[in-house]
Amino acid sequence: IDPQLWHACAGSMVQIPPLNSTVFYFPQGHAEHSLGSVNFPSSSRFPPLIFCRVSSLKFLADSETDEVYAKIKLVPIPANEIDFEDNNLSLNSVGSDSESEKPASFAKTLTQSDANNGGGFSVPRYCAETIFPRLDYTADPPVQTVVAKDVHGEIWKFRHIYRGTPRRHLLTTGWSTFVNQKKLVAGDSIVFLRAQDGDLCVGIRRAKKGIGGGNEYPSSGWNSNNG
Amino acid sequence: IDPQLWHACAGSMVQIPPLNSTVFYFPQGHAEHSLGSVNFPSSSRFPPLIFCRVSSLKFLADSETDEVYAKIKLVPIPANEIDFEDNNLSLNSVGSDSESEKPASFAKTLTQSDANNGGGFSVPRYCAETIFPRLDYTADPPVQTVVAKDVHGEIWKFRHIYRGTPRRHLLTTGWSTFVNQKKLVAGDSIVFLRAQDGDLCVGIRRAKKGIGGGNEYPSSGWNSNNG
DNA sequence: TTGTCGGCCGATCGCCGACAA
DNA sequence: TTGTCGGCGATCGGCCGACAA
Repeated sequence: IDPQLWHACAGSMVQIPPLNSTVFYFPQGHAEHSLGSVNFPSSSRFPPLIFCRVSSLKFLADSETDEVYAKIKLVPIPANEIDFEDNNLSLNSVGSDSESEKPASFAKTLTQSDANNGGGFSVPRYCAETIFPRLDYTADPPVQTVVAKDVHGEIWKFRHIYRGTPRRHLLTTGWSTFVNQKKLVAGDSIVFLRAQDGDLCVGIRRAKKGIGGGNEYPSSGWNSNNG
Repeated sequence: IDPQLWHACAGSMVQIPPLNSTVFYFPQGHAEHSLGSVNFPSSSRFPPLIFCRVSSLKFLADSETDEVYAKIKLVPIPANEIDFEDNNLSLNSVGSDSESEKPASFAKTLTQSDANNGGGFSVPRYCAETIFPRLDYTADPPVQTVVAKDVHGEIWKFRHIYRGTPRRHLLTTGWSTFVNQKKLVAGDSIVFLRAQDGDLCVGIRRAKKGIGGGNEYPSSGWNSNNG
């Protein structure tokens, strides 16, 4: 998928080392992130970190959930070939790769009202004014159809209206279909991005589902007396 | 899955040879039924039929479409071991296997009205009276909840009512959910079966989708003048 | 006996401004 | 500026008997 949309969906916390750069690979850390249990051979010594070169890089998105992920192929570097002065060391190059020209994008976490069936989507003013196509404010009310491509290139249409007192931007018709098809719930995020060719793109970022992953809706009883 | 429900779904045209019986295996015929093209080695001679023994038999159903199919394991029999007087030869044994005690079952092809959203299911009288649980006709109107297990063991509930003038049997509440979940369309068939333990089962049989597979809704233009 | 239709009623969808955080 | 709510109008789902094939 488009690397810019990929990065917008992944968020700025996610840094991917450039192609051919040198990185540290931590087998133990990798194993702890995997879902299954990984058994290292206890008989042989296992290095805590391995110097590698990034030999291939693929930006992908899950065909069902739209969640983005990357396939990074690492090739070990023999110890005697390691050059600690190498400018390609990823620690040095992170944040300075050639893709740093970021297109305009905006992410919003869905509120209950956004995710409710039968509701629309409250568009933050900044998003409507800088990401969406320009709205004709002379109309009453100002309305347009916003067209956006998702990570699979699929087209989604939304009715964008500026109404209410006080005035605010809303997505109405088309929004609930999107929410249902993508199975979005309150807490998930939506990403709008204006690509360099002017096309509008839309991506999603699922809320963390693991234990302690969400504190938006704290359960009652935390303040109970039974310490 | 239950062999009786399997046979009811497959239909009476489908005969499965009994375990350990002797059968003819036609490689060429098998290849012609496969979706992909199968290349036989032209260099070596290939026998038109092979004597085999049925060494294993599995009655299965597709987890998504509910369509039934069988896995039949065949072991070739050396020519000198073939006994043409063998009573296990499948040609002789077909239709006389031990499972010939057929439980009460009924199949109906769905009409447009049956498959329509917002409609119910017209239950043929024979099905309602011989397959469904006995209805209390003293009530006005006579109503009951019919519970049926599908090929996966999943439970489905239908409201069975006897009403209208003239009186007829109908499935109402629960029916459209079933149609939508199973993605049934007019032309598909539904199978009701009363198992020996008294449980009611429900299976489906998809309409043939291939070319010329359906002549229920003939396209216009067949009688046109242009030769 | 049963397939299709129109009627009809209730539930849901979804657009709206009011209001307040 | 924007999250939530109640209102309410349009649409849809789905149950019904009439009617006819």
